[in-house]
Amino acid sequence: MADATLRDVARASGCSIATVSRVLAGTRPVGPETARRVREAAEALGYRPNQAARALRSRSTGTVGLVLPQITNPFYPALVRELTHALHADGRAVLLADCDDDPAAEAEYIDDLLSRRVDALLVIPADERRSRDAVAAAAARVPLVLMDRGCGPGIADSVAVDNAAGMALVLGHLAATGRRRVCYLGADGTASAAAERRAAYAAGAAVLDAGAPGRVALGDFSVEWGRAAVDLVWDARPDALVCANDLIAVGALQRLQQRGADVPGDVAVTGFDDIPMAALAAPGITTVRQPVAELAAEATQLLSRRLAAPGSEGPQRAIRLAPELVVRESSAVRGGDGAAARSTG
Amino acid sequence: MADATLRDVARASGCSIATVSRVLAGTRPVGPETARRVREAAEALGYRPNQAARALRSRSTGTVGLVLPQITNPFYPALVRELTHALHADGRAVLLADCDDDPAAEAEYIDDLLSRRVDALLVIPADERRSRDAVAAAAARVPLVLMDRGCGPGIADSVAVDNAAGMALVLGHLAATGRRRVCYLGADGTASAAAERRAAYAAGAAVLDAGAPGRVALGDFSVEWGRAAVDLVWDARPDALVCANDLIAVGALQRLQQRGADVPGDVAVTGFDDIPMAALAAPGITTVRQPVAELAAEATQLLSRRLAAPGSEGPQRAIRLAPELVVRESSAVRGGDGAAARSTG
DNA sequence: TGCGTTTCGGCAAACGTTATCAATGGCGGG
DNA sequence: CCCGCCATTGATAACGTTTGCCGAAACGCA
Repeated sequence: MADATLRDVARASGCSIATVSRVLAGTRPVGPETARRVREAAEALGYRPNQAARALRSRSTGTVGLVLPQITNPFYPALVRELTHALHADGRAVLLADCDDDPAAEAEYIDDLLSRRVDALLVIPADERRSRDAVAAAAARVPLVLMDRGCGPGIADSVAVDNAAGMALVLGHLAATGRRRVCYLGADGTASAAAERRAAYAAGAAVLDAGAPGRVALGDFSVEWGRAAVDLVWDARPDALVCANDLIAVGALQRLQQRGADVPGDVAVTGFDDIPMAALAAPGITTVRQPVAELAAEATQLLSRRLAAPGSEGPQRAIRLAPELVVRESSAVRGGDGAAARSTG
Repeated sequence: MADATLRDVARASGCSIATVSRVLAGTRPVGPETARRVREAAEALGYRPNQAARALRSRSTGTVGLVLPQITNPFYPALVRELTHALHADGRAVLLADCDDDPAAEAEYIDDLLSRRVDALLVIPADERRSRDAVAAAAARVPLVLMDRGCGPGIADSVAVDNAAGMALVLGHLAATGRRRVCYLGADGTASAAAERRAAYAAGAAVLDAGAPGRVALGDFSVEWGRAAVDLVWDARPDALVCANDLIAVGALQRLQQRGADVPGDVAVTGFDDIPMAALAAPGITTVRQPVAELAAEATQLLSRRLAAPGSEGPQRAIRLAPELVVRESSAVRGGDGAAARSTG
């Protein structure tokens, strides 16, 4: 049995296609009796509007493309979850593309999504520089919101956590709990998260410990780098390691424990993002929690606004949301009981 | 500048819409000179076919719906990654729906995806029983492949890991390394993964330790349950805890360490799935690695086959792939050096 | 009763593509 | 030299929806 169409419903309810369409879409008032008949017929036939036809006619697919660099990066699943929920709540569906950290693949996916006539795009760019052209071209065609990482200035609306504020929280916490010899295990990419956290650390560390700047080691956002980086700063005898994200922190923690260092007794460790693993490490890792649900809400709101306006009206917006410090055992006060301040499922 | 259409390309190349369509789709031979002109014009105008129109006309959207219970479950991101890559390689796009473990939401999403005219569905059912109706109804309309968890017999094609084989690998390994008092920390749901692993453990444990069956504690697939479950089987003085998945194993490991037990010295711990966290726990958790890429490949192949055939031809297939045992420190031989057999990024 | 105004319903034209059918021209076989 | 066939190409009808426009009926008011 083929799908029921407006035609079928019209025939069954004894009125015209146009009327059926109006009843179901509610675009224009329709007589109560007719409306009832139409609704009954639609129900009886199990009518489901054909979104392809609707898209063709109304030039809107009700679909948003979500392009991300690596779904296996443990920070993204939570973000994807919130984004899909927020978009579905708006009646939109999500086309997912994972570009495997490859800007070329990313460009291809963006192209494909555009050809599929997505109403808008949410992009977490794979590379600050090399993603730029494709993203800019796409932004010229549909509303586009950059998330998490930037992509050069003036490209599109963007939503991200306030990395500087987060880093300040960490440094403040460490200073308040008596840590004095802080080192930074960061990432050296041009990605905005890497750059901003790096800069914020530099700024904050100067204040914290003006005379003796903590050592800084830069690599990438991985557990392996976290392990390796510990050795690079070891000679500085740090009493705290500030890591640019939780993966680095996990690696650092492992290496510290291998070396027989006591965490947090000898050295505190902090991360960034609050991925699930941060809560589950032993000791739990103090970190900066990104307001994932709020980030998603802001992003979808931004999209809705652009979609509501006819042209790409209004100035570009760069939204930064304040993160929250989550204190766990890895930065407990020396001699303290080390109980988790909070724990996450 | 609006998107170029076939009309525009036709006008620019001085031939008819039909010819342009034929050149670009390659459906029928076309003169070499005309073809060249058409291709040049298309290139010059930046023509991209409108997939909505194509879908309307050809009754195929080139789109596959992927419905999963919880993207934040750390086992799924890797699967999603492989699935999207495999499908994109086939020229299909992926509509993602995360139903948050709620069968009602799942049914709604499936409905929405069908109304969006997905060519096929990939579903990881949220609940063995309560997902059944919606899945069966969907399977009657489009090719549908169940993944990871079953959904009652005879509903649709399915692809999953061979849970029994995996559990047998674990039990064999534990037996070979001298573990004698094994306990099972499992999940009691009707989900096939839970049921099959439970059954396989029961079968294997009977052989392993006929006289004194290991204790069994059943809860859900969570870290919290893993922590709690340890206390329930503690009195049995186990020298090995077989966990139904890695999350349980992580929780168990934490609780064991809290209790001061030496892992693997006093008690071995094993998991299932090989999520990233299993490799990163300290000690690394011995587990059963699901062949994620192969699962994805089989699933997409199954879909392609169904999509190629006109009706839903051919018998239903239930594919089970053999998993691989990954031995890490958590089950090292007592007195052994405890080095990881392998480690994962 | 006549007329402006509202309300409701239908007709038909798009949207951009694919697929069917007919028309054109060239060419070889009879 | 004519007929018919193949190779190309063009015109055109769908696909299922939304929507502008128009007619008809109903209603309010003087």
